[in-house]
Amino acid sequence: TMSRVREFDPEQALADAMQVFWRCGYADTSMEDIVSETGVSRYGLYGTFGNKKDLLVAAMRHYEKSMTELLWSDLRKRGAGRAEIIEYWRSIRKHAKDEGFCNGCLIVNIAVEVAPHEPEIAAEVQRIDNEHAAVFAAAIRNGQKAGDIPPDVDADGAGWMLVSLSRGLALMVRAGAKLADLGSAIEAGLRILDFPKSTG
Amino acid sequence: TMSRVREFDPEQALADAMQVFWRCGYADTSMEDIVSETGVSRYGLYGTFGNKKDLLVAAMRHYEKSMTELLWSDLRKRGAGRAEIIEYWRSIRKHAKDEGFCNGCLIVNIAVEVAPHEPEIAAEVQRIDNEHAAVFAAAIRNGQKAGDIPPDVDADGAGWMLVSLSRGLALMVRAGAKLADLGSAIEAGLRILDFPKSTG
DNA sequence: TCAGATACAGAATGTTTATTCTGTTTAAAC
DNA sequence: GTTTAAACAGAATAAACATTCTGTATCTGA
Repeated sequence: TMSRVREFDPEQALADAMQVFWRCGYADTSMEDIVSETGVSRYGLYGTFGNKKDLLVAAMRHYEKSMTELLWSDLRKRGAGRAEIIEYWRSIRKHAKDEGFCNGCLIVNIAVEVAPHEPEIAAEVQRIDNEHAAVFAAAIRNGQKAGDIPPDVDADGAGWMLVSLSRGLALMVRAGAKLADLGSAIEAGLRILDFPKSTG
Repeated sequence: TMSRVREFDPEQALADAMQVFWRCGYADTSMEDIVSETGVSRYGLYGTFGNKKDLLVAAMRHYEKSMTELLWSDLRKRGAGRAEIIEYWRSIRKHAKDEGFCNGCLIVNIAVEVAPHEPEIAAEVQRIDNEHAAVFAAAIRNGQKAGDIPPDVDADGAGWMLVSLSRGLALMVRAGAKLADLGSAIEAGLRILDFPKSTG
């Protein structure tokens, strides 16, 4: 028998919980905060998601999924190249004012706060970093094949540089910087894709 | 009358406390941890440094001072240019295995964990970011004047890019990456200082 | 030597918090 | 309608922790 039916939507609850972790971090988020933000009882949270750490991992997965859809879908397509890299950064700047973006990047925040004590979460963070670097590197290689990125650029190094730039910007935004003020840093980073002007 | 004399060295205690905050962050460091790591009693800590937050601020100042001496002294000299920028990054890589460097950067860690709820600390972080970007930008302008950095580079943008790169790398190191594996990212970032090879 | 101020060790306090428990409500199955 | 498994609200539990308090030890100054 199915008995009493659940009153909340687990997907929505997870999305709400993710927002709290994103905004407040792990230690400064109490289960009580999540109860009041989601409207779900302790019983519902523990029964559905396990304990606080399990809920964090679920929130990270949810974050990654939604961000991939929002920002990475074109860049991950087979054959993505120079245009898709540039479009990615344009898209970042376009979404800079969306809800939550002033909190930086959930993965970055958790990497700093939790990863050093939790090998499982450190592994998750490294997996994501590696994947992002590989996506950039693949697009750079495609651009080199297509002839619109200089062939002497080290695709892997440039990929890691772009990931690092992204992480660094997220960090500074969380500390209160405005991404609009950091646009010139993105321009500078993207110079690596450009052919030199002739040095008349 | 001067009465009983203090048994610990405040400078050493601060250095030890800084190491704990660097390694464990703010929330995961208890005053008890600091007592056992420094060997100083609660009484001594509270009497000398005030409360936990005050101690954190003191530790951040201590960190900034020692890092400035270790890594930034040449780059901050009037007239520093291309060579000093490159030397800065060489120095970073040289110190990658020093004690503590696997914890990333204390300022970065605190920026993520504490700055969003503590305007005073956010301001401190932004001040440091601004200063570092300005130092890089000044050196780039000097290099352009000296003729060993391309004149069409946006010095401010490139300065922010280099700061962001540094922050991003610190982050990934804290999450467990080896800086040695990220050397190619530094090379890629430094390409912005180079004149193009002739595109025969 | 004595007085007094201050350092020290560790107990005490009060708060916060993750997690579990209890009694009650709900709705599906019979 | 009755049964019953599961959901709910909120109390209870137990641990961690920042900070303060207490009693004792130690050094300076006279």
